[in-house]
Amino acid sequence: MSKCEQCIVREFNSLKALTKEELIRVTGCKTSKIVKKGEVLFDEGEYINGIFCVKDGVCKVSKMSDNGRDQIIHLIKKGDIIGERSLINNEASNLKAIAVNDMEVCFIPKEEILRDLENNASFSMDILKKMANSLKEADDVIVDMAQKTVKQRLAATLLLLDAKFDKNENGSMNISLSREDIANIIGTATESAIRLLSEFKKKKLIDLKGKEIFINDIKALRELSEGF
Amino acid sequence: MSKCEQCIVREFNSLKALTKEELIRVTGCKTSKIVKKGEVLFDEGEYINGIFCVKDGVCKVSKMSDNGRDQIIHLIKKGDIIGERSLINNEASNLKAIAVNDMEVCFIPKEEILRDLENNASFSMDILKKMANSLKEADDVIVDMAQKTVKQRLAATLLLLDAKFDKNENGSMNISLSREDIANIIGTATESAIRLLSEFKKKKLIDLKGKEIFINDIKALRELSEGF
DNA sequence: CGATTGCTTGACCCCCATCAATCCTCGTGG
DNA sequence: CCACGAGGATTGATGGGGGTCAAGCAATCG
Repeated sequence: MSKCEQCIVREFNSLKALTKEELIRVTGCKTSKIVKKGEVLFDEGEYINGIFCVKDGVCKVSKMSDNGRDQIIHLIKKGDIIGERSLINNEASNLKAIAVNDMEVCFIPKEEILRDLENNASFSMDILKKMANSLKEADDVIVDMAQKTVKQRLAATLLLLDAKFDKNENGSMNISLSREDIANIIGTATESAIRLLSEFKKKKLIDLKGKEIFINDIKALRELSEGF
Repeated sequence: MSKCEQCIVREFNSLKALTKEELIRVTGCKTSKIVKKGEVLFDEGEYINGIFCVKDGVCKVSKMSDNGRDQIIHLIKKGDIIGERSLINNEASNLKAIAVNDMEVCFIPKEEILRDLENNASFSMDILKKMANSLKEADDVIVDMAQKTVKQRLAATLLLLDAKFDKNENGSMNISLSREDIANIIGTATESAIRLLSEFKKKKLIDLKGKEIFINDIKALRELSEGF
């Protein structure tokens, strides 16, 4: 089993605040796991009893709305940690996580993390900072959802994806979301998202080749998302 | 100056986790303040440099969207703490807070809180829990904003206000929001909110007497908010 | 190579944003 | 005490955004 002390991924998240001794203990109690594309990492209502550290791959984190449609709230990628919130307030997860492509994750059981939170102020402070930042981002999303048109939200989402994920060799975004996924991020019907995507393509803001998306005109997209 | 050790309000928020000695120090460095209805407690972009503990009154916390409308994201009331997020990630506030009625608040400077966060694991754990819970609530708001109609959101907001605030003697909700405020909570135009309110009144779900709002039929409102 | 799933486009219609006009309410000054 | 002005509340009219249903097309898979 690979050792946390030597894991590069750790450097990107709060686990970097752990001491060497703590990391060795984590190595001893963690489990690794492969999650195939489309598989459920955890579901709404499930007790996770620990946190996941994503070594590779991407998953979509969503919540079912009363009307029966999934709203995607987060995209989690390599280096991110997920599950810490349910762990902290000791509740079942309010969210569902599904792998967007094949993932490799490590699972660290609750007790170990709670112990570290108690004893390592620097670790808990880092978690605090991460959560404060997530809250700030959530504020932005709420405002966008409440005030922006679907077109603006699509433009903003494309920019966000462009910033968050790497490019393939040909310049397309290295994340394979279905049209439905995209619609579920911006909170609209799949057909609406499709229509707007092809409108953007017609205006040369983006290019579409099957599932691949190329961002051509960041500036225009930014103006669109801000409502010009 | 009143003493934090004897302040009842503290029992409702994370400050209850502080030790007696810490509370005495807080008493020594805190300042009290009266904020009149309509006055700004803090503005977007401002460095707060501490936290506010609300002894009395209510304030609306909002964020300006690109299109120039304020979106109200939180309503903060007696017993709540506000400002901890900007303090934790050491940034200017991304939100604006305006008093909805006359308020009485205590201000505790940053250094004191940071010191307590470092030294009192139970305090920082309590803050963590509060933030984890806020994130969960934010998820719900995002889903509602993205997926629900304006009518559903108004119903949900009325229920939320009903649950969060006390009643007056005559049974109306003890919070005086303008129609514009209500519209800015649910993220719609003022006229739309007004129209829906009078529709609800016609259907006997609520009653309106000037600014006062009476909730008549919780069950019907709940069904409405869930989309029946 | 069917068959299932996802993508795309068209048609239709309702919700809601916007503009405009009026009414109401309340605080201020004459 | 009243007049008046300003801001909020209300109602009407209108047009466009976007949700929904339906049908045709492409692609992926057993």
